Amino acid sequence: MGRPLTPLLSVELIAETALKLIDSGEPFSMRRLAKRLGVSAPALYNHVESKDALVELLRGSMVAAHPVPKEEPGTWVDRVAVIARAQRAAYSAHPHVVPLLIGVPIAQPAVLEAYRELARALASAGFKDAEVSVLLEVIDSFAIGNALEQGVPQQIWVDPDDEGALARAMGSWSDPRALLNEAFETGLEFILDGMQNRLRNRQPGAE
Amino acid sequence: MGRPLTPLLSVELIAETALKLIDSGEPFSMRRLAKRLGVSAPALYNHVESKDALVELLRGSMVAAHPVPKEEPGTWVDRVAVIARAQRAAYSAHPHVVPLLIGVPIAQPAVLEAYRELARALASAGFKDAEVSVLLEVIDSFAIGNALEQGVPQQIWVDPDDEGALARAMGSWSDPRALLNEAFETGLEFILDGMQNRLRNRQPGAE
DNA sequence: CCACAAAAACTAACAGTGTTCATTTAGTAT
DNA sequence: ATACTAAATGAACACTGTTAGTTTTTGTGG
Repeated sequence: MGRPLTPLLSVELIAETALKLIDSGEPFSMRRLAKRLGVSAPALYNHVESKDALVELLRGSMVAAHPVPKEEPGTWVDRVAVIARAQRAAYSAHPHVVPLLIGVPIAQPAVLEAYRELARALASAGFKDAEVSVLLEVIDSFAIGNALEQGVPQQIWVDPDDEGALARAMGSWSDPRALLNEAFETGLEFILDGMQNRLRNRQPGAE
Repeated sequence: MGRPLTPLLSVELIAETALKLIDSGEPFSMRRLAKRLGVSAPALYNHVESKDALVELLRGSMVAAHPVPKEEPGTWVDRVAVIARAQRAAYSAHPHVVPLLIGVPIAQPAVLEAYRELARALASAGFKDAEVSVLLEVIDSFAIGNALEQGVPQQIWVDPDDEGALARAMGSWSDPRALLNEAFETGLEFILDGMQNRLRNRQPGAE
């Protein structure tokens, strides 16, 4: 067949189609993606380094689709909240992608920029360098964990005849999505409050 | 060759060896595990249903190795903290297993029991059913996220010449393990405080 | 004691994975 | 025209989890 008159593929087309395929819930593989594009699998490698590189590209486009807004008037707490919510919005728009992201080193500038913004906001609040990374890790762990549970419903098998607290608790939410939304907002509130308390308890007067 | 005079394998031996193989950081596959056991790959299936079932078995043994202690005198906050720390200790003893666990439905009774204990403690504090599941999800998201970052060092690539807050923050911790420990304790503290505040602000007088 | 089924190992094989190679064809620059 | 590169192809490699069929041994019921 040789090179076609007009290119069949492009990085953008590949990424878009990959996202759709993953969102559909079907298993994701290079061959299945190629089939959906009406093309042979090796053709993808003319445009994309590897499967991991492609997945990392998806992370970039997802994050870019939910950009961190420019710095606005408001406290550093508002700023941290805005960044964390943007990050989460990006992932929960395509939850099935999240499991694929684990283990793939972050290389996308847009993602790095979000972390940089977060670090800046925390530093501006008065946290020392070592604390900034701890708090960053707290937020990141929580956001990733929450996003992951969206992509992989951590179905805890509960006996319907169970009368215990766990069964009652789980039975009280019909929509797991809503539960995870609520959990994110609740956890974020705890983290923000905790950070503020930490500053308050340290510098009641000037240092 | 046929059946050997004395069995070469057992579920326990397979699980132990699998754990060692995974801990070593080498890639984990049924064939590699079989090779380490000096046996052919299909032999494993005489003792284990599938790879996922084996992995789920590992989760069980890990959690069982860090059992939730019997209920002791103390507040519900202490109780929640003890359970959360046990859960985390189980996973961080074998961080490389964590990525393999995602997507495998929880079936191990020991793990279920831990969740049940957590739900009981939260319910005993006075939270309503719907709140219990939210708080449970908050703790779980955070613990899983933290454990995951232990298993897959979420290496954020930072330019060493970077002068920004992110680079300074990351540079201030030499041992990523210590950073994640600190992050866990910090996040747990935030969550515990947050839960207590939630109760306090609601029932200053009896309801 | 002997037949017989179950258990536990094996080799061979299937379907699927990410990826590389050599080949063909089309467009572009010298 | 002559190179060179880009973009497609089918064939193939080295894996993966898993199943099937075969062999041998063990334990058990008659």
